[in-house]
Amino acid sequence: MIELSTEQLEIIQKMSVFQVRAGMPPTEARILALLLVSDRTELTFDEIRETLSTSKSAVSTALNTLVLRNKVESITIPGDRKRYFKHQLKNWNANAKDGLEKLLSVNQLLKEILAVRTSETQDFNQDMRNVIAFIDFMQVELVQVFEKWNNLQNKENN
Amino acid sequence: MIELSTEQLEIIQKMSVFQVRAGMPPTEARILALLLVSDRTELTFDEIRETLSTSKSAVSTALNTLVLRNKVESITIPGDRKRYFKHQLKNWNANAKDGLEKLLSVNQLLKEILAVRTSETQDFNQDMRNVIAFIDFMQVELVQVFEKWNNLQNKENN
DNA sequence: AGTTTGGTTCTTTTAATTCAGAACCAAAAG
DNA sequence: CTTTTGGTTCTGAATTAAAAGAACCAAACT
Repeated sequence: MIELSTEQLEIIQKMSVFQVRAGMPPTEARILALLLVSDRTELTFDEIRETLSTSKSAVSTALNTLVLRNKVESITIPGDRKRYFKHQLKNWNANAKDGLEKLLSVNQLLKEILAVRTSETQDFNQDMRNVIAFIDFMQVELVQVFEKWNNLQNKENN
Repeated sequence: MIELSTEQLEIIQKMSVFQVRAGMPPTEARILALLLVSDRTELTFDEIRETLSTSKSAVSTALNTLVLRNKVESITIPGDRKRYFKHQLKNWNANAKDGLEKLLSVNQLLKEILAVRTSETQDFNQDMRNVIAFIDFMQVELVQVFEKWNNLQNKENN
């Protein structure tokens, strides 16, 4: 059982509300938040379950999907049967990229729609072309932004 | 009642599946998709209801939230009691911007968490600082990307 | 071999969304 | 003033999602 200050508890609350609004299931959100605020960064299954006072099954499924999505890594220490779970901060960048790409992938559908549209509605079709061009533009630009960030990081590490 | 080709129906299906996965309620998603594929771009309440064969209440609430979220505009024609509903393509850009900003606003919370964290976990805290720096960076860059797009648009219109 | 530990998986319960149907209502038309 | 139109709002009912609980299982320990 992990001892948490009032501040820490409040942050878990706020953070998970935020993530749940963005579509994440509550237990997953609370686990992620716990792993961010906890003084120890690697917690066992049972520490998580006790601290969030939820069921084994809920923790199990939530942790598994979090690991699958590369949001959490599971660490095993030789000679210790328990697994330790840790927030995968390192992957935040990559996850963000994936998320954005998924958002932008709607463009494929928009292009299909435009291809099927009547040519009677010139203004509307032009607006659609514009949206499509915008998303195409964003796609290209975002790749460059990510590259720029990576370059900055590499420079710093020299 | 709007006549739709098989192709159009299929696209409505695909598009709404996509949006529902992203967290949008089915009726809203199908209305948006219909307004994108339909040969006429401005449909009445009842045309929407009949074409999607759903209930008045479902259409009413869905349309109201879509209008509230600036996804659909409602147009009134003088001398016509009905309202006409149209997809707000023009706002796509702004909606995207809002969406991204909301995503990035998690950074505020991350900063709060970092402020509360123990100083014992140097590596982890450094990783957090890194994520925070990344999001700060994205925020700045995205503003520039949006500006760049706007500039391109203005140039084209001259 | 038997027991404990550290979980997983399956089934049931609970809670939250979403939709339909009916009652309702205001503005316009007759 | 009555009726029709174009919706809105208020119950449920049905579906879906999330969590709990119990049964289960493999690896390690005794």
